[in-house]
Amino acid sequence: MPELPEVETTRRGIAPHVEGREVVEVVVRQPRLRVPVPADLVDRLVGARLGPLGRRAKYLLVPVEGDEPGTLLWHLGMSGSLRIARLGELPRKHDHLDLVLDDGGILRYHDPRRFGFVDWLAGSVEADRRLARLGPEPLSESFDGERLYRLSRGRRLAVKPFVMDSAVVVGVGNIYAAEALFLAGIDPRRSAGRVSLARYLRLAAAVKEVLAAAITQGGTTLRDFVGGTGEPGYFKQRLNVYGRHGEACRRCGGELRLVTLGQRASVFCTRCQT
DNA sequence: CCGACAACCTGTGAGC
DNA sequence: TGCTCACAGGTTGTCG
Repeated sequence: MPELPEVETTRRGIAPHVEGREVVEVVVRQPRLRVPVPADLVDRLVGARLGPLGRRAKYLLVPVEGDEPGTLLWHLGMSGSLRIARLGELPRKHDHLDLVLDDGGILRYHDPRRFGFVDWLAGSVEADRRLARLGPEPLSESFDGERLYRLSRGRRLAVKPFVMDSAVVVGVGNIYAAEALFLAGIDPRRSAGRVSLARYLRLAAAVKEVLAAAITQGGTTLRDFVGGTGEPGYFKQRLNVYGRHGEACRRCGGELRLVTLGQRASVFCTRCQT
């Protein structure tokens, strides 16, 4: 599910219910996530207060204040979601973790495929090896077409997996990579090293445009994604290519084609994307 | 260094 | 209706 817009939607949705609250109870129903839930997580959280929520790439950052401060590094994987439940609301299947808060709200983690995880960071967040190698945020000024051009020289990799590489730019997953390439008019199969600077300038602008628009729409709900307040995202209606193979291109009417690039399904228009 | 690929896990939808 | 198979929003590790 979650690419950057979905994680950001989640952050914004749960923040008002979480920030400044004290954790009064932690319920771990399934500790076996992608990374096992830390054995001491319950002890660390109960009685602690939560700080202002952050996000880096597709990671949600939850500061934990108190005697031994730290940060929860939370990743939603492919199928994870976080929402605010009310006290007494029964957990459903795959509701793996609850943080019960002092106002009766529950931060509840749901993740059928269990590709997501929660980990405890004691020291500086940026020192974590998972975050240390990440490229710039796509909506920041340090991400632009010139960076894409510079990093792509000599790369034979297809441009779509190239732009999905988190060392190049973070937060661009399979949906938004496909959408940005469509907006930029670039064939996703083209070698990254053979895309011109002019095209990369268009691609960077398209990445920023599509991510910003998706955040405005509350993300993309394909199956069961919900933001922090339990509502789905509405960007699916705006998708031009993702999941539409065999259907007509909204721009030229041609049939959208499906190929596999970097083990990921990739849909594009052979007429509009060259 | 680069790129291809498998692995992690469960649910769903297509096809038979 | 029921079975089997391929595939799904991400990331990491291994191998050549």
